[in-house]
Amino acid sequence: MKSRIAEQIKIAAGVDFSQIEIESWIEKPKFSTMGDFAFPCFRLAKEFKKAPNLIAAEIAQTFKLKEVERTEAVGGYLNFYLDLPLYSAKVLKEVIDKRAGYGQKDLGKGKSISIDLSSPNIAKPFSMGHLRSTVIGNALANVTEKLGYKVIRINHIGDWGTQFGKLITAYQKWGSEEQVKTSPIAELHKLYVYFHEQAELNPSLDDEARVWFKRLEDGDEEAVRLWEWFRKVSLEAFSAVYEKLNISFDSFNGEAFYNDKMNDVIAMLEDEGLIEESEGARVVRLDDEGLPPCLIQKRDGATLYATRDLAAAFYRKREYSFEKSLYVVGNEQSLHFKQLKAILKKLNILWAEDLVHISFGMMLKDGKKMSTRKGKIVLLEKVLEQSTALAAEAIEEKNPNLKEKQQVAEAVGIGAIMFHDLKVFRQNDVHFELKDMLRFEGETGPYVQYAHARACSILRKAAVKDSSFSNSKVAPASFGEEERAIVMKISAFEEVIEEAFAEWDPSKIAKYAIDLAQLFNQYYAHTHILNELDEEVKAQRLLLLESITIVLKESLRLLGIQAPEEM
RNA sequence: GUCCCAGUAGCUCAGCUGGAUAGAGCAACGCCCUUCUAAGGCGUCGGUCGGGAGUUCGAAUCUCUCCUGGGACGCCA
Repeated sequence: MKSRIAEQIKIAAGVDFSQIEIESWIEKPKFSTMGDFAFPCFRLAKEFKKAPNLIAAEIAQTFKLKEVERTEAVGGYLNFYLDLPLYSAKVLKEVIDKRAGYGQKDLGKGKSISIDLSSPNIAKPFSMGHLRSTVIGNALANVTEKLGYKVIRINHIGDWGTQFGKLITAYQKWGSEEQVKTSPIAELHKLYVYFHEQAELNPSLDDEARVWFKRLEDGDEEAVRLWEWFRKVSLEAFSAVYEKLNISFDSFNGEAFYNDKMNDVIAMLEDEGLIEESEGARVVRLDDEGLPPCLIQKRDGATLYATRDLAAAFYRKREYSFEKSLYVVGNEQSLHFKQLKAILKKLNILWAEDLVHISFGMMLKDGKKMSTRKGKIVLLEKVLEQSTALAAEAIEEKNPNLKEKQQVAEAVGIGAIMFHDLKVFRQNDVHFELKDMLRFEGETGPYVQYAHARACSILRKAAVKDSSFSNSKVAPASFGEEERAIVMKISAFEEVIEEAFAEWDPSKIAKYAIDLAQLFNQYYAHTHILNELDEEVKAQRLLLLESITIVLKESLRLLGIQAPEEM
């Protein structure tokens, strides 16, 4: 619609600006009394050497478009009022016809984007901190797919590194096989924390750990056996969490996967003469990029995170020939990714620019970073359990006859947690506040789910009494201001998806879902639908409701959240 | 010390590719279940947009500077 208005403005005003440029200036007025779209004429003032309000009035004179009922020039703005029935019919028909496909595009047809997300460290429990990467990455993946890209979800498991040296050391000193078998994650975490406590008193433990990791890299039998065991039990525990979150991956190739691919990278760096000795270690200097040197190999020859990530970047390019390679990783690692790209650039890799670090703020507790080492973490599983239990309570209280109570409780409880993490701009730090996460009222996931369920419920009842409502030929002549806001919101869906994609920002979708849910709640709170006597008007309202359910459900799906039809 | 991110209502956040009267939610207080699930709706209260300077017809939004908080800065990931 915007583009059609822009086209007409261009003709009416006779300006040099491109249609696309004009379109980008068109905005949504702050208040609905000011129309459905507005064009600020201030920028044209210089061009025409005329006051903006005169320009607006002049364009209004010649502007003509079927869907635009009238225009109004106010204070330098040209406001457009759409022909609501005509426009509504067009929008709603599109939603009903396309259903879940509404808002879909083929922008990325034939192209693929790989997304590195979640990537928990083995031997550490899945904490609230990992949730952000998982949930943000998954939502971005869904949005990217919606726009036609092939998406590869990669869970770059942290299954290698010095931490395993620490874990092996700790296990051999203080661990018990039995305890690890009964509750693996908790026990491994306990050992990890204990190791750090002891290492503070006795730094030689760190040396022991380094030796163990080197032995692991060299294929020591005992080290490998323990590593494999730790890895296996950890992955099993993680997959239970992913199942709850309803998130799946295309690849679990973690850091260890690149063990045999690092020599090539190191050789490449050597060939280009980029590697230097420094304090016994081998580094790539990045002074000309204004970055500190990047460590490639430790004094003992063992590799580092950066080495493995370089190998991974090459592997992914070969394997997936990505157009973009996203890393959904906390912003505390931004230096690492800058170094990664800088090294690739030094190697004259053209696609270095296609690596994108989708950074996000951290989960803070009492204003501070949560530390795995000190055991100050909150387990995601515990939070999910609590929130599901609370949802179950709410169902018992509010809708005790509901079928499939358990499924709905999970959808609502887990949806609440996921939504809480998604609705805020990713770059912001999140303050861990359990009572906020477990809230089901206000701007929350359950609020959106509830609106969806209510609309579904009305449609369900209508279908029993009258099955002709979904006749999409109905032209909504009865629509007024109440419906206008909803139709406009629905029609903005595609734009919101594109914005979320362009800015890698799923919170746009979450906010959109809240807005639409809010509009619907306001609407049906004082507009009768089933009791409407005029059958035609009733059918038009039902049509609107059906469109709302489709768009709400699809919004939630993009966020990775379920939309129960009853709750 | 250097670099990165952030600072908007008591709290959590929108708004930031400059534009019309700075918006929600939570908390507090007051209304609304004999019409479609009250996980809801309506209303009241609440703001020097961290401070200062600059650019502009016009700044929460752009530039500079200072302040505050968080993070990163070689053998962790």
